[in-house]
Amino acid sequence: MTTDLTNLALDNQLCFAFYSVSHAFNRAYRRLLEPLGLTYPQYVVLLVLWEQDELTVKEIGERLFLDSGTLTPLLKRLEGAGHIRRTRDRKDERQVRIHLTESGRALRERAKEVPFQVGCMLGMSADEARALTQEVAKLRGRLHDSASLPPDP
Amino acid sequence: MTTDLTNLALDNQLCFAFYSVSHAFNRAYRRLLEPLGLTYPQYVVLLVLWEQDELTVKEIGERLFLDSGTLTPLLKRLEGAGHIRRTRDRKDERQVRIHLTESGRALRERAKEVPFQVGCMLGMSADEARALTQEVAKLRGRLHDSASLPPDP
DNA sequence: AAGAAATAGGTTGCGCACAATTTAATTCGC
DNA sequence: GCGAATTAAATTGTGCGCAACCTATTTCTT
Repeated sequence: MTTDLTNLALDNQLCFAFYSVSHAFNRAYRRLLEPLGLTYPQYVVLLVLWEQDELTVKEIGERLFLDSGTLTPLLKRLEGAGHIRRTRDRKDERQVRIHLTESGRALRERAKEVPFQVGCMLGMSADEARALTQEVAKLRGRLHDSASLPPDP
Repeated sequence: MTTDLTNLALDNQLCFAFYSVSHAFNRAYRRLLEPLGLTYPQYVVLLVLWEQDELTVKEIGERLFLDSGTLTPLLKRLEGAGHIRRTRDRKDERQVRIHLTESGRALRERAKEVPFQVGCMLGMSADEARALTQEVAKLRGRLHDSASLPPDP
């Protein structure tokens, strides 16, 4: 009884903790990224491209768990800012390949202090951060799995 | 050197883990709340009101870390759906008090299975969930503290 | 008591996030 | 080889989340 209610409240609390901490992260990054004219989602797209250029929209979406409805307008804004170019793949005209411009590559240098500054706000060791990251990623995986199942497993 | 770069990547990874897991939670709740005609943010506002009715917009915002720019339109939608009423406080006309309607109170019953169903997706014990919730909340607190400081502490 | 400062809530504008749908290109089945 | 099914991206519409700004009310100062 009491235990059940407590557990039920807990599931809500856990979700809310992630909901609110992701907003807190977003606000923290906003201040750091504003001088670069980037939002956090734009920044993570660039992180992906800095690691591997010439990806398709779909490949970026798979890495970030985002779909074209989110990425297409975001990528158009990054193109408008001059950081990337979007070109149809000549081999498969359905695909759009994203590649960095000189300006996009140059941003990497200007952004290299950002993770360090965020790291200062975390108040935890690298090992703790590593462990927490893994635990959260595992949880995300389970949620994705549940989402791909029929309504009531 | 290598250690530094690894740590820098880690801070990004931790933030991204929260960013993506909160989307995953959002999608999970969306399916459960859709029959009730609620979004997750609307649901958490109702959770707060089910706990304590007659709160002001500001008090709701303090509990959820949201401001009036987010809450005002959301509350208007909840009012449009008939779940709450918004009335100016007669003692202090600046404040707007939110109170549940009969429909809003009745929703609580219909929503009572939701946390349990989410709990099933978590794949962790109540103790693990409790510990994780606390750790994430502590991190959120530190981020809020950092945010209220001057640019470079 | 009168003006200044603070406070609560609302408004505007922008950028996600995502469901649902559409369009165009490619691949599959026969 | 040709129509059907599949796939990639774009489009449309809704709802946050927040900064910046505005309005109305209350409180502070003197």
